[in-house]
Amino acid sequence: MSLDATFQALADPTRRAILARLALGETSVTELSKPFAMSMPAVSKHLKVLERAGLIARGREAQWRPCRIEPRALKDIDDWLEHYRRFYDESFDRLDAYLKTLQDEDSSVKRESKKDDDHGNGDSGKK
Amino acid sequence: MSLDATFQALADPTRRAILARLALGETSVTELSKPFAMSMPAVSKHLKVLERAGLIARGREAQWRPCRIEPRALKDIDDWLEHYRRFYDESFDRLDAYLKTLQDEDSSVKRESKKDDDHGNGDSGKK
DNA sequence: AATGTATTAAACTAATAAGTTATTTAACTG
DNA sequence: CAGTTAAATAACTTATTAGTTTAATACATT
Repeated sequence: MSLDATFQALADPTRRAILARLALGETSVTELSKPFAMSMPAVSKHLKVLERAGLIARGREAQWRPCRIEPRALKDIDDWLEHYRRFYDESFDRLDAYLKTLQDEDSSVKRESKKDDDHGNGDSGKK
Repeated sequence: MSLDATFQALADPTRRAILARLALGETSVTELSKPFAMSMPAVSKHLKVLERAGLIARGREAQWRPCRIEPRALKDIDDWLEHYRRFYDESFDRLDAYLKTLQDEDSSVKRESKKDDDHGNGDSGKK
């Protein structure tokens, strides 16, 4: 279950809608397919894609195959995003600034020209 | 620039590698294409996909078109993930445990060797 | 103006993806 | 057993994608 498969699976609005429904709780294929103007086999295929991507898991209860969210793949996405968070996350900027403060605690006044926004590749983003 | 396009763009390892390179700083198409065993037009196409997805932006300097990361689309992914964070995030452990209690209301006997911190998702036998 | 360098566009091919309808498997029900 | 319900599979169509090679564009240098 690769990032490839996971991102690919998420690139479809039907599949994201299915996930959104599953966030409310485990349910059956028939139930899942109701909101969509497409055949059941089509939904079934979407579920297979989601399953292969590690985004859902399927159980078995009599003739139903209840689907539920499988957190691992979502966590993988989140972990991948971690490498880029510094590009968009405000709170990271604050953490970044805070860490810098700690680092330069001794130099009381020196650090004021934080205008050199060279976040480009400094060590600031490392974990 | 939809989530569709963004996830689709990220579903390719070449394009993710390009982003990883751009995280180190803005650079040219030729430079970006060096690590890959494919033609320049192929890389150029990947860049177009990334640009259409809002993941990169391109400037212009003489005959070069330097590429850089565009944070917005990444933020969009992060915002989308937010709806699912409770399924995998440590900080939701207590909620997670609570939901599991509801789910396994009848299984008070079966679990004996289960460590408290195994909040994977309860299937223990997967993958 | 002519040439070189960086990049994109055009035209094509092969593989994959999303949907369809029809058929099949699996489990329950009377 | 026959019939019904839930879901998956098969076979097919159409559209999109990732790559190719060849050609065109844009700017820089001489």
